[in-house]
Amino acid sequence: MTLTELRYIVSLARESHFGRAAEKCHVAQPTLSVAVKKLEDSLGIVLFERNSGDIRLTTIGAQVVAQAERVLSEAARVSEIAAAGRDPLAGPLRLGVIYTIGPWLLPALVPRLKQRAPKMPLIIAEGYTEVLVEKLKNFELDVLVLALPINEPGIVTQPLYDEPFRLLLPVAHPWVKQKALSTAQLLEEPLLMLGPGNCFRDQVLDLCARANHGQSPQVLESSSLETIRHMVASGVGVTVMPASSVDTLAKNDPLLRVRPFTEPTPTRRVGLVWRASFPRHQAIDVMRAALLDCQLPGTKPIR
Amino acid sequence: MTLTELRYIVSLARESHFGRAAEKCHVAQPTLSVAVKKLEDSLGIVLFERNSGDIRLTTIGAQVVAQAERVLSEAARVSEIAAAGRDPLAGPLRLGVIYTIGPWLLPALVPRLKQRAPKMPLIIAEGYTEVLVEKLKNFELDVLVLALPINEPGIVTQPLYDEPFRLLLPVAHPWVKQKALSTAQLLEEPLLMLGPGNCFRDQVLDLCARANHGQSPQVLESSSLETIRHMVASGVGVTVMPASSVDTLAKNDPLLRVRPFTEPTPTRRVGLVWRASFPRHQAIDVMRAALLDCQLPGTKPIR
DNA sequence: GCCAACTCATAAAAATAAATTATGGAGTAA
DNA sequence: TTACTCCATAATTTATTTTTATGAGTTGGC
Repeated sequence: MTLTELRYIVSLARESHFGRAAEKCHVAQPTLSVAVKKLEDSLGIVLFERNSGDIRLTTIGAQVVAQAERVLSEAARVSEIAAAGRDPLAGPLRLGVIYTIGPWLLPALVPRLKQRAPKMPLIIAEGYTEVLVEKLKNFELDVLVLALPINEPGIVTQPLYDEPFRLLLPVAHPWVKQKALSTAQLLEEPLLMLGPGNCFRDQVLDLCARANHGQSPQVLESSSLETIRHMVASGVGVTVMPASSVDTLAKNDPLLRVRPFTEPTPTRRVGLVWRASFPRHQAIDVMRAALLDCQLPGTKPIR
Repeated sequence: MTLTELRYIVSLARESHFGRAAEKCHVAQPTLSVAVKKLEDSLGIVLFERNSGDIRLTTIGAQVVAQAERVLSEAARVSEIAAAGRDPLAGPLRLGVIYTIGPWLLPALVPRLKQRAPKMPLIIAEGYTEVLVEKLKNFELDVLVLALPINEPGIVTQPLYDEPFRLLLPVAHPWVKQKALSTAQLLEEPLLMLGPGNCFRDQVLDLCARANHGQSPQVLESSSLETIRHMVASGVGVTVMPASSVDTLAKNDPLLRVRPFTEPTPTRRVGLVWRASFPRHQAIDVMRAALLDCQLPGTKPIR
């Protein structure tokens, strides 16, 4: 049984005439004759009684044709679903963002994306890089925004912007008097850091190690950048933060001061990440455009 | 889009593995690969994300597969309906019988048929030969029982039994003393007859004309054999009746007597009639067997 | 009653489509 | 690296569908 055969018998039942039915199906009359007979043979029943000049459905034929119409209408729904899904900017997009970007990026990103792709609802997850990448590979997420580099087979990345690191100091700290600070100084003060798993923590630790021949700073751990900020404000220590999280905020905070690093400014490269096989390229394009449009403070877009 | 392609994507969605899915479909793996890609192309969407060692439905693919399952289950219903209808002894059979046979035949026929084909409900119509044949040609009836011959293109007949005519007389009639009567005598008495349209009327008229060089009898018309019987009983006249309608009945009626005709006994040949294209031959066979089984009084089965 | 028109079935040939085998590239696990 | 798995592709074969050509059986007009 084929959909074509079903279309033929439905048409024949409508027209009661092989010639006209064939015409409606855009085929020659013998095509219909042969196909109907083939279907009858394969079903083991006679669907149409053929009298000279008169074609009628048998009792059982009428039932089969009615069911055939049901099949065809369900098949038509397949095409409708496909047509509706043809727009890559329709249907949900599952976005993952790391903890040290999400809180500052998403408030800017979401409205911009809603404007560019109103039929594409965002499903957002925040998490550690490792967890997000795992979910990406498991098809639980479609796109990630995180710090590069990511090296996984089948995973594609595209840089979005470079984001310099800043030193966040209590207002009364002696370093506040300096215009810029070097990474070597990081060993001199208790350094507030995120817990393990955050890529930003690793980047800062790496930074210290590089600047100080492998020596580690005195570390105080905390669970979020927000908490760390409060702790810095209360004078517990200093910390390194991504520019976007402090460049606007800290100006309005009387207890905090932000200072840049001396050249070469330590930086993280933030990028877009997706499976190479993810088919909605246009959704990725729109996402990138919306992200670049955000222009988070201190960040330098790439290209 | 073909049912085969839909089967393939459903299988692939189930197995998440081209090789296994192909195996379940009893085809080689490239068959499935090519078919899935062809369907994706024709729908204009990607149904499956292919990552090395990992196949997943896209969002839209999941919707398409769900709908494909619906199509396939509806298609399976077509085969089920066909299978149920494969038995020619299932499903209603529309039977037409002429007025001068029905009342005596049907009480015997219906239970016999119910026994031989319990899944074949009878839909019965009584009528004039001409009307019944018209309904047969219009596919409103499937089989007829009537007096032969019938000559219509596309219509097939088969004789069932010969039925002699009888004279029905009031008990006090002088002819009652005779063992048998000749057709020539029919002109001598007022003859009760059915109205126009009944083939039996035509047969009796024909009989008289033949026996009397075209002379017509004195005719009294009535609407049914039943009425005529009562009129004969009341002494209005005599009548000719088919054997089956009088051979048992009249013996118990004190007001009536039945007499045969002298040789050659006038007779009607009763037969089964159907469209040559009617496909349920077995239903016809069962019908014939049941009819011959009835053995109406006075009738002589053919072969 | 004959002829033309019509309708459907059949056969042979052509065009498509579907399947198979063979092969290759990419990733993966030992 | 090496063998292995998995899917895609290509070439070929096989099946299926469709077409054109034709014929048999009816029908309806003249």
